Amino acid sequence: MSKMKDVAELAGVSIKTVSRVLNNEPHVQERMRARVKEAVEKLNYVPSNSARSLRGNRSYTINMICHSHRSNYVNTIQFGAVMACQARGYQLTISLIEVPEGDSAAEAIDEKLTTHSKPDGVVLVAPLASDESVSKVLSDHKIPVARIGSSRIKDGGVGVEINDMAAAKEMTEYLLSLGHSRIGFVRGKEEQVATEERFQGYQAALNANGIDVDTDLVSPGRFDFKSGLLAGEKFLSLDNPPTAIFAANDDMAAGVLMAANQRGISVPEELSVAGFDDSEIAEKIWPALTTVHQPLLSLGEVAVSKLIDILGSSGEEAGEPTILGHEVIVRQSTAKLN
Amino acid sequence: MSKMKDVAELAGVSIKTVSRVLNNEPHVQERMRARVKEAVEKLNYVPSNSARSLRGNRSYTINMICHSHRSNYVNTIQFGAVMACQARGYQLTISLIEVPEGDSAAEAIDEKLTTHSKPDGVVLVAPLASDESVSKVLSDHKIPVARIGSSRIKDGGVGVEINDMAAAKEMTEYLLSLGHSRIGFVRGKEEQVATEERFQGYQAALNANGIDVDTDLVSPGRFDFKSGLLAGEKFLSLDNPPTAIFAANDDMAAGVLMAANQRGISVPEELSVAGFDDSEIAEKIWPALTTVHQPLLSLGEVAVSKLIDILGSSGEEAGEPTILGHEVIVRQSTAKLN
DNA sequence: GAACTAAATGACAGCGCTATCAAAACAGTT
DNA sequence: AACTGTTTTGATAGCGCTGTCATTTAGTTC
Repeated sequence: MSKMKDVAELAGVSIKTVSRVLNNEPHVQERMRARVKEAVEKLNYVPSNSARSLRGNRSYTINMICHSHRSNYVNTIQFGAVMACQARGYQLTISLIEVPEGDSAAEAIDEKLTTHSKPDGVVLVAPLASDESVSKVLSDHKIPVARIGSSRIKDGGVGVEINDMAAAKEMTEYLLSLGHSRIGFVRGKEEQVATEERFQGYQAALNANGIDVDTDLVSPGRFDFKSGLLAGEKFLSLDNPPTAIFAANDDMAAGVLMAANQRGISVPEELSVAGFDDSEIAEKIWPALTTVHQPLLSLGEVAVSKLIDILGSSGEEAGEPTILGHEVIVRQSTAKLN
Repeated sequence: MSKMKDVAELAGVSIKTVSRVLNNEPHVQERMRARVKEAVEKLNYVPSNSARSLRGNRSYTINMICHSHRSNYVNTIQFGAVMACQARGYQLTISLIEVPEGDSAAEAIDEKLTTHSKPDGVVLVAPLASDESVSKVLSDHKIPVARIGSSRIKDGGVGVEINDMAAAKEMTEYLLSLGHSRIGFVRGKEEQVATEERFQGYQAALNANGIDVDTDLVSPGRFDFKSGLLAGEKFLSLDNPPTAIFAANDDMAAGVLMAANQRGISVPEELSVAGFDDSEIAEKIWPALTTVHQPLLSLGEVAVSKLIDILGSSGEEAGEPTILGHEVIVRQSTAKLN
């Protein structure tokens, strides 16, 4: 394994010049720069991360913190994050934190950070992204943060999200356009900002069409299959059940679908069902789910890219979150009202 | 951030003694050991990974290499791997390698390893675990390997797997016990050892019951939803279709289910369907899938644990792979033959 | 108690890199 | 040519830790 000294000798320059070239520092003649690069190439030289971080105080590591109960959602984002890291010479490490329902994850994260091997930046996904105490801990440690998903927190990190409200509005409008007017809505976890955003979109679409939200047609949920099943059962046992149900994510929509199946209600003939996320299962269930596609891969990629960018410029200029596009994907679980 | 020197001063010993205590080296009096530990505690000291790896030639990092097209399967394993890493003070990094269908991943991995920041060990999952050229590259780099899933490769790494054949045999026996005798089987990717193992189990169960394998009832597959759908369509359009279909994994079973749904064939009344893996979707589709549960979490945990163990002992004693238990999970997609 | 062995402890170099600062090279002015 | 100012380059000191080897201390024997 060649080291910097070898490169320096081959290029006939000092070790520091090599360092300068490698770190794109100024004050190096183009001729030198080229010569060094050639030597690097020839020796197949790659700088040692450990030495770099020991001296330079950077670890070239991005840490993605996940709740221990992982979901499909997070996996795909992670995938994008890994790709972006690799492309920029960073490593992605995964941390799992286990927190009792309702507790804040801040303490667990604080503990994890009390290590010499601090990551250069942290990626926070949806539920964690909007946890204020987590953000506090991170900024106490002076670790730049990237937040994925609507967070409403403005404290100097970067953010990437989709417009949950607009997306939910579009989906609701689509259901309305099919002739449905009694549309049930299954909410997600109340501590997640997305829940309210999506509900707002649902409400806005109804209101724009002169329909008031019927509280009987709004059910709580927890973003998981089970709560979707429960909500579906509740809706379908109503005297005047909805003709369409819009769940705030796909797992719950799958639950609604199962509730309908168990009662012998055929989807989409007798009931239209829509989800949100376009997660893996959306295409693998019958009928395939009409849902809102989130660019999860891009969310992960963009978050990491933006994060690494602000790492360089040291400045913690907040900037507005990047809004990525969404798309209503129509599949077989929705149909015109008979 | 306190460093070793601080601990040494507080404990009134030399820096080297602290190092010895931290690394569980011999030749330290118990009294000293306790004093050092107390100081470590008091200062909340954590050794610097970068310094350690720079000097010691270890990175305290385990790398899990995944194919770029990730699956549910891998995610859960990863989850277990992260937990085990955290428990032992290691970091888990994820690498994604993109290889054209059919190509070996060896070259891509080799390139990735030509870095100073080598991981101390590598975790290889199913398809990669049985790729001989990958193993070759890794052993050239002298990096210990943990393989998850039947690999048939014996070259000094550790392994964890389930008994695929026994599991498939049990599932087939279960279907036979329901009265089915025409049981279709959907194979997985041919380059994965599990495909053949599971088929062998299927065959063994049939043979034990005096039934020969009907080649019309064995379909190729690629472990994905689409190929399951195709296989299902093929089976169901047969003049004398099977009364039960056993797919080599859940995604394909979901595809079979969809094929049945599209033809208006009700499951499990007219057709029993079984999968393998007990992946996330198994419970989220209707009817919920009868499948073989793999202890994915444990597979990840045990693999990392065993890997870290052999790291210490430097010796690369191969040892037999650990076989973890499986379980046939009966849900709603299978029923007695009418 | 001297002479030895064995165990416990410490001093110090150096892993590969980057930051600091000093030296050298060059350009422009008088 | 001597001076100044600017840019480019290099010598050198650690970052925090572990390995080597020297040193101290305790334990044993005659």
